[in-house]
Amino acid sequence: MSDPANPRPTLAGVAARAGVSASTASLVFSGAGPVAEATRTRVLEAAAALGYAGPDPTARSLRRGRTGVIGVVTEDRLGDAFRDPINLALLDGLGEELADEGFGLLVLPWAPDSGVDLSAVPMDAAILLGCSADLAHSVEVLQRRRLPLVAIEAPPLAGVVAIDLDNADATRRGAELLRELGHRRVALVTLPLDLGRTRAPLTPAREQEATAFTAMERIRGARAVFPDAGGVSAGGSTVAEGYLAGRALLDVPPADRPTAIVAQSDLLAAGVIRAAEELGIAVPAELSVLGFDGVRLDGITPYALTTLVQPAVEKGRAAGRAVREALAGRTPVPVSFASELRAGTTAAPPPTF
Amino acid sequence: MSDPANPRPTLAGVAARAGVSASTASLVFSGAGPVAEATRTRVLEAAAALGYAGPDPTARSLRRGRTGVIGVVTEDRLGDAFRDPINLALLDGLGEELADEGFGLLVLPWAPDSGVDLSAVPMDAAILLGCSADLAHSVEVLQRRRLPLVAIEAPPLAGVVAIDLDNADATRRGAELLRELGHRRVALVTLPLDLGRTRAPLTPAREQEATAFTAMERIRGARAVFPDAGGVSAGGSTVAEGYLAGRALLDVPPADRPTAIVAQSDLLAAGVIRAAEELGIAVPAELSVLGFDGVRLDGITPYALTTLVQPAVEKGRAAGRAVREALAGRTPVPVSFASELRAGTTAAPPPTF
DNA sequence: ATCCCGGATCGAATCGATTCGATCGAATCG
DNA sequence: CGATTCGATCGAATCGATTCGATCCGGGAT
Repeated sequence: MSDPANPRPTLAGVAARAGVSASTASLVFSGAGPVAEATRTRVLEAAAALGYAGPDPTARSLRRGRTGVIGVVTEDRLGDAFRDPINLALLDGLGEELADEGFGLLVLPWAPDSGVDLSAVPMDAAILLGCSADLAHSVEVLQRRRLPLVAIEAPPLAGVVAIDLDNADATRRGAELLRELGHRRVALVTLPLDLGRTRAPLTPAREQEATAFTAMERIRGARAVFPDAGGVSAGGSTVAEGYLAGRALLDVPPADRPTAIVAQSDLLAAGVIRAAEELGIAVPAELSVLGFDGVRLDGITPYALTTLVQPAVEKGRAAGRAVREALAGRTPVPVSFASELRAGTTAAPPPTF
Repeated sequence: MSDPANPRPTLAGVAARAGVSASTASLVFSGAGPVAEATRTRVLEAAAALGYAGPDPTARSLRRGRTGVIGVVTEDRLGDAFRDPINLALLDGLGEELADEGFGLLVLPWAPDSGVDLSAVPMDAAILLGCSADLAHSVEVLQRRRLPLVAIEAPPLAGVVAIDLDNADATRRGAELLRELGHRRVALVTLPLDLGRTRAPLTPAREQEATAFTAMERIRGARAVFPDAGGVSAGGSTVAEGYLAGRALLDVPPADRPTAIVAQSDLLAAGVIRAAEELGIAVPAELSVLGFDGVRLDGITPYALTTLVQPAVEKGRAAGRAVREALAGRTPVPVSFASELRAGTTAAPPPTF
């Protein structure tokens, strides 16, 4: 890589060879300021001759105080973060507003003990994606660095621009639909409650200690309608986890079985449905299933899921825009998005006894 | 953001306040070199008092010549790149070797006219992911920057470490299975042939101009067994695209219909199967379908796909390792992976007339 | 002929750290 | 007791650009 005989050319070298000062050469590459056509050509020729690839991004970043990199902090493993289509939609939105504008997106799978040290990552701003309360410490570090911070569905944090979703209210409306249909025994399948991602029945103690904001908000919404609803927490937002949760809730004597399940993501809902099918429980005749997200399940389940459709791409765009606003020195306004209940074919009145 | 009355603290400021030189303060944060316990404490206290978040990553990068960022260049839109589970598996592998080691992954959705200027992105190395020949120019830019380059399944490029897959040979083995089963009329559903992602029948002209390496290699492998095989190119690796391709190939008079379809990804295969189901064509009795990748389809299709399983996570790990080798000053060895034919339930002898 | 203006260029300061070699005092060794 | 060594600290150079203010020069206005 590093060849002593042939060091990497620098702006200074190019300038020397072109017979101009470094400042003038800089102007040629940055485009700022007037440069005579002849000079410009001479500099570019010198650059070509030396194999100069343009100003060093790192040096430029230091001087300009901008790296062009936006961090996206998630609490999942790298691949898992994008395994749920809802996050892909969000990424699409971010891409439109940031990647297309020349910003690079730096994915930072954060964990309490992971190798990533958020204080040492070169970036201009950070987007916190589905982050739990555990991240609070890291938020402080980032704030000390004076980085603009945008959080997507996080507990309110001072100085962090919030991009929110009506998680509680939307779930409440979904639950109300179920109640109006006549359901009384409803169970929840929640997203992971904390970084441990424990797959286990909900208990007051576990809910007390939960750190995942979105999961708790959605639980809150469901309880507004069904105060006593129990359920289980899944180990992630996947069909497989939904299936496991479904088995746990449905493989019981029919009298104990819920007549409806409120799942906190469409993938979980799809897994629940699969569990029901396997146990010979008809959906929606014997079991209603409510999802969340409104992603295209694209054949993962033959049903049209009754679900709460959230504007995920919009959410991503809003986050991207907020970042750009902040970088432009303006104060971004927090945005709240609303989900819409989409009546599918997986909710119906409970079976009559 | 920038508060004139309260400028962001620097190492120099901390050092001054602690009554030591900047060099000593630097040692405290970098851990290199011996520092007396009392001094260390004093510096850390000063840092805390000033709200210093640690050495500025940009300045550190300039001085050290390392940013800790690895670019991952794809030719897809941000979200699309990760919509195919095969890439997620790859990401998992990359994550293990890079993210877990403290490197950040910078996703760069490259397109000829996109905002991303690869010459201006701060990074230590780049991984080229499923890149077509169109990227050649950008590769030059990156090489001028003397960045270590690792390409996953790309045409051989001088100075670029290749992580390869037996695309042609694997497809050939899959095709041979079909021939042994008795198939003679076989059609292909390929990945996009170029950046245009045109959805259209394969023609010699289009294949001539194709720039997508993997797609062409797999076509080559199929043609080794079925020299006259025609087919269509899809607009992406998705179930929806596979469905469209399937309709195009299958919605014809039975006599013209292929008895087997070689799809270049599992998602495409799943789409083909869906099209077949919809047209009342039984799989595998009336139509055999071969996939590629061996990803968990998790209920996207009820069949166990007959497919070529590629070690995707391993591929990612190898690429990550290659990057680390290169950054350590060693010369990474190119790696070639082999796919394995997995007999599923979607390939059978052709219908007898 | 004088004055002024603006385009082109340059010098020097700066961004915020890291690191090499030098210095200095105290402890160890023969 | 002098020489040596080691640990702790510091000064200065460096990484590679950007940018502000100053300078120089030719041409149009007066």
